[in-house]
Amino acid sequence: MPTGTWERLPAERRKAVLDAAEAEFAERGFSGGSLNTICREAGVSKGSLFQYFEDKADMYVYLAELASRRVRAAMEAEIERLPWEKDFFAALDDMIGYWVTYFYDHPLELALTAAANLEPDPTARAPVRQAVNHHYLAVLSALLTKGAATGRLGPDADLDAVLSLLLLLLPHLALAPHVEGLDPIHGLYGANPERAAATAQKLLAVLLRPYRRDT
Amino acid sequence: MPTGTWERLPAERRKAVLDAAEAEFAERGFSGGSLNTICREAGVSKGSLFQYFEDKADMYVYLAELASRRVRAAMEAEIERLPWEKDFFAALDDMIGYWVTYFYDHPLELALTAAANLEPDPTARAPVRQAVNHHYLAVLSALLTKGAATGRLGPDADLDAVLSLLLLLLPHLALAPHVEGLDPIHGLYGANPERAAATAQKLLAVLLRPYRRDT
Amino acid sequence: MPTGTWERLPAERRKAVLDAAEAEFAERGFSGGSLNTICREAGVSKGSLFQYFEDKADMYVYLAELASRRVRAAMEAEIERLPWEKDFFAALDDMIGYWVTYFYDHPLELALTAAANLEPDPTARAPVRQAVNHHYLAVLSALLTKGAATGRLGPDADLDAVLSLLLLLLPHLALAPHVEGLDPIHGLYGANPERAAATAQKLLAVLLRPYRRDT
Amino acid sequence: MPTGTWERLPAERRKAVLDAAEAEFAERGFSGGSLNTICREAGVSKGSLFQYFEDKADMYVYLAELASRRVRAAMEAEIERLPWEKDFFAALDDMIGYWVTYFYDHPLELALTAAANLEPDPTARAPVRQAVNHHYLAVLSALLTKGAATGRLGPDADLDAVLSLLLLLLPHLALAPHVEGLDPIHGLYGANPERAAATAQKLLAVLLRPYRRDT
DNA sequence: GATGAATGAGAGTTCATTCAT
DNA sequence: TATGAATGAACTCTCATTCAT
Repeated sequence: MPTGTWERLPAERRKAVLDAAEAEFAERGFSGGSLNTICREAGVSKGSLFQYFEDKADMYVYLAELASRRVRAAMEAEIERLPWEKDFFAALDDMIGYWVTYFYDHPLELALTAAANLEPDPTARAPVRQAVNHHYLAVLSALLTKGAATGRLGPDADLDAVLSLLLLLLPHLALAPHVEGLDPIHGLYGANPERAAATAQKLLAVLLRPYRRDT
Repeated sequence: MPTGTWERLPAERRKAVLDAAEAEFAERGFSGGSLNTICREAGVSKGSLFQYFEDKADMYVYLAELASRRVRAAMEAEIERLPWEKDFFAALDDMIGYWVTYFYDHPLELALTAAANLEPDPTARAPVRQAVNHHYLAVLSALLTKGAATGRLGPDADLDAVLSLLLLLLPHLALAPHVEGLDPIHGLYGANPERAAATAQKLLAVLLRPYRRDT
Repeated sequence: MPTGTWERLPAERRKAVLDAAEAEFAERGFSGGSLNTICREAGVSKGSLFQYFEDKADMYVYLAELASRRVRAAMEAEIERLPWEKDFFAALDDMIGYWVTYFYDHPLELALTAAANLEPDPTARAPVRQAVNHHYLAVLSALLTKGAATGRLGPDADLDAVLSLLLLLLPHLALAPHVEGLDPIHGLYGANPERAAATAQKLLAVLLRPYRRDT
Repeated sequence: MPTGTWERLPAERRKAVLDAAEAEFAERGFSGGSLNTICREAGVSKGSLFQYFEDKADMYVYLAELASRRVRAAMEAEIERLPWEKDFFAALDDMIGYWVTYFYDHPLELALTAAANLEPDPTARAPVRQAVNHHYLAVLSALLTKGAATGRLGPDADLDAVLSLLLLLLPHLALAPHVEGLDPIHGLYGANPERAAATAQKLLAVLLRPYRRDT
C-alpha cells in the first residue's frame, strides 16, 4: 500500500507517476519493468519512488488494484445496461462478449491482467491475485445470485463450483486472443474481436448448459 | 532443441546438467533461473552449457518437454489401469484424483507446470506451452473419444469446447493447492491431497454434468 | 605461416577454409572475426584449424598476403596495359582511377585493406602491414623508376619521400569512400566511383606537381 | 556525451575515472579496453561508470575529445611562439618537428591518436574521428590561411587538397615512430625524436614544395 | 519531502585454444 | 590427420535499493 506521503501528493505528481508506472509495467510485466524507466518517464527522482511505495512489488500491487477497479466499473456499468430480467442468458452472452471485447480496446488493463496471471514472482503475484480476485468475485457472485433469484439458473446449480470455473475462464478468455499459446484448440490468438466473443460465448454456454431453465 | 553435442554426451554428465537445471528452473522459473547456478551445481563450465543448448530458452523448453513426457507417461499408465468400460465417470473421477495427487509427490513436475503457466517472457512461454499442450491434448482427446465411443459422453457434447475447458482446468487444479491466490473460493491453497482431489472431482463433475449418460 | 599440413591438404578443403575465413574477416575484421564461425562455415572441425595455422593471427596474416597478391596482380595487369611511354602522367591518372574503382568491385580486398589499416591489435597488424607493404613497394617503386627513366619524373624528385607519401595516400584513397570519417574535406565517404576517382587524381596531382616535366 | 551526473561529480572522482580510463584505452584501444579494469583502477563501482556515461563508446569518444583538445592547445601555444612572419616555412619546419616530438613525451595522447586511427569498430571510430578531425582542421586551416595571407604559400595552391593531405600525413607522422609497420621506407619505427623530426620535415617539404614562394 | 549518486552482484553470452580420442 | 568437447575468463550492461544532503 502506498505511504501517507503518496496520499498527500499533488494530484498531477501522482498522475505522472501512475501513468509512467502503468505504461512500463504494462509493457514489460512486473519482473521486467524498471523503476529507472518509471522515474525517468515520470520526471521524479528515484528516491521519491521509495518515499511513495514500500518497494517495487508494493507499487505494482497498487497499480493492479486500480486497474481492477477500472475493469470492474466498466463491467458493472455494462451489467446495469443489460436486460437480465427479460432474458438472463442472452444478457450473459452480451456480457461475455463485452468482456472479451473490452480488452481489445484497453491494452493497459489487458497487460496488467496478463501480468497478474503470468507473473512467476510470488511476492508480486499473490497480493495481486488477491486484489484482482476480490473484484471478480464481487461482480460474478452478484450475477449468479441474480440468475438464481430470477429462476433462470436452476436451483440445483452448485454456485460455488460455477463461480470457481468462471473465475478461471474469464481471465483466460480475456488473455487468449492476445497471448500466444494459451488456446491451442480454437486458435483464439490473433482472432478478431467478433470471433473471440463468439468463441467465448460458446465456451460459457457449454459451462452453464446444465443449469439453464427456459421460460 | 539441444545440440548434437548434447546427444553424444555421457549419460552421467547429461544427468548432472539436467538435475541442476530442473532444480534451478523449478525453484525460480525461467526468467529467475540462473545459468551460473546451474553450471555450478552441475559441476560443468559455463561455456559447456552453450555447447549443449542454443541459449537459455532452448534449455528451458527442452526441460519442459521432458517433464511433460514424464507427466504424460504417468497419466497414461494410470489411465491404462482404470476400468473405463465398467464405469466411465467413476474412472474419470479416479483419474482426476490421481492427477491432482501426482503433483504432491512430484515437486519438479509441479514447478515446471507452474513455470509453464506463469512465465511472462513470451520467447520462453510460447514454445513451452506448445510442447506442453501437445501432450495434454494427446491424452485428453483420447480420453474424450473413448467416452464418446462407449456412449457415456452424450453425442451432443461439443468435444472441442470440453477439451478446451479441460485444458484450462487441469493445470489449474494441479497448481491451485501449491500456488497462493489461484483459487479464492474453495481455498485449495495448502489443502491436503484428499480435499484437493475431492474439490477437483466436484469441479470436473460440474463441467461434464450435461453430457453424462447413465446406463 | 600455414603448417605443412595445410600445404598437403586437398585443394577443395583449402578452398573451403579460405572462403569461409575471407568472408568472416572481411565482414568483422581480425578481432571481431570468429574462428567458430569460420570452421562452421567451412565444414571443418575447430581442431583442424589449429592444425593448419599456428593461431588466429597466423591465419589472418596468411589471408592478407593472399589478398595483397590478388590486388597486386590486378594492378600490374592494368599497369601493363597503360601507355606510360606516351604520357606518363596521364597513365598515372588512369592507374589511380583504376585503383580507387577496384575496391568498389572487390569488397573482400577492400575489407582486408581496411582491416590491415585499422586493426589495433599489434600482433595482427604488424605482420599484416609488412606483408602488404611489400607488394605496395614492389609495384610503386617500379612505377617511379619507370617515371624517372623516361624523364617525366624530374631528376630532383626525392623518390623515397614520394614513395613514402604514396604508400600513405593509396590505402587512404582506397578506404575513404567506404569508411566513415577518414576524409572530412572532400566528403569521399559514400561517393560514387567516378567522383572518388576524380578526387584521387586531384590529390595525386597535387602531390606530384613539382616533379612533372612536360615534353 | 557524459551525463549530468558526471558534470556534477567532485573533481577528484572525475580525475580518478579519467586517469584510469585514459590509461586503459591508451594501452588496449577501444575494443580491447575493459570497463572492469577501468572501474577497478579508478576505485569506482561498475554501476557508477554507467551513471556517468551512456555506454563504453560514449566514454571513449569523450576521452578522445579531451585528448584532442590537449593536443590542439599544445600546438596552438607552439604556433603562437613561432616567427611565421619572418620565415613561414622555417616556422612550419619547427612546428612539424614539435608535433612529432610532442608524442614522444605524451604517451597518452599518442595512444589515443593511435586508437582513433586504428579502431576497427565503426560505432566508436566514426564519432571519434569526427571529434579529432574538427581540431586538426581548425589548427591546420588557420595555418594555411596565414601562409596564403603572407604570400608565402603560392596563390595557385589548392588549399583543400593540401589540407586533405596534411590531415592524412600528420597523424601518420605522429604514429609512425611508435607503431610498427607504418613506414617501411624511412624506418621511422623506433627512431629517435631528432631523426623522426627530420624525416617529417623532409616529407612535408616534398608535399609543399610547389607552393613555396621565396621572398 | 525530494534528491540522485553509489552500489556491486549478477545477468547471458562468446571466445581462442587445448588435447584425448 | 581429424575431431569436437571442455574450458573459464572476459565481456558490457542492468537493477532495486540506500542514504547523506
